[in-house]
Amino acid sequence: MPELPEVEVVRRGLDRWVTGRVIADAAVLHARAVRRHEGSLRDDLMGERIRCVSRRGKYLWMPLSGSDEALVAHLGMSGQLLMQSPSTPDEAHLRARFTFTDQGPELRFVDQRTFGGLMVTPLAPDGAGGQVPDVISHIARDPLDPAFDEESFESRLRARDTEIKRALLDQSLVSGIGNIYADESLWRAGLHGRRRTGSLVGSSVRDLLIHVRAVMTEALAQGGTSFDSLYVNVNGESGYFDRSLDAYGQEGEPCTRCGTLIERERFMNRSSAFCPRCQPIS
DNA sequence: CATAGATCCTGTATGC
DNA sequence: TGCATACAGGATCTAT
Repeated sequence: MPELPEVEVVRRGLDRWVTGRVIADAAVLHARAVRRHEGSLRDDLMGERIRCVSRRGKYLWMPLSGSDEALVAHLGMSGQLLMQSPSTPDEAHLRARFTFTDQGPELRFVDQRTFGGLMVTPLAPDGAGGQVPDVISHIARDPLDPAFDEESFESRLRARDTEIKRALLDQSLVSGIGNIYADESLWRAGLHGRRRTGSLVGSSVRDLLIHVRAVMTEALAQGGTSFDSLYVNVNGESGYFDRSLDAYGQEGEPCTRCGTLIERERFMNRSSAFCPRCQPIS
């Protein structure tokens, strides 16, 4: 389940292996792998040089040299971007293949559950001197983005009438947070996911944001160690899972802070794990 | 307009 | 053993 730290690890690996290379061909092997794209992905990519690899939240994109367009990728639940030798047998869930004019390692998009997708889309100004694909202009900046506006986040969050976890998962408010890091951040902040946004004072929101950044930064540090090989992807994992998760997936385990057993409840068609003592509802 | 819920998908785990 | 069901959840679409 790639969230911001995992996607950033993929971005770094991709940047190292595909930046500057020219796409020779692009083959789409599964219709669902291409989303919201007009025309032929192959026609839009052949002969294009990849300028760099960028990221906002969980989205990756590769600006193309010959136009103001970019190849956009989202890994969804199970997506992987792999660098492989052309002679490596196809993966069972290979959805797209990109070869390069230098005949070096090819880029493969593998996705078991097909929640991920690719597209080529125009770039638009991002309001801070950079560019962002127009299809993700509604995605908010993520907490590790230097241009992230803390004051705006705080006021917009408090203006909402909903539950705090729902707000954390809303990518148009703040991006990059998924179920895992939402649960971990809320546990650290001592906030229940069902706590109403309107009831939070400013200092609570700022404290929560500190925990969001900390948990993501720690995960990134864990995951950043394994991408010096050809195998770019991290399989949606950052190594953080091996280390310490205090809430996510810990149902029935004692809270590492107070010893109370972690509970789980259904929420938004998924699970929320929390400590009933450290994270009171009110 | 803002918010809540349904939906897409398939490998793995569990229950009877 | 075999079949059915639950579960994982990011983004988008639909409903209220």
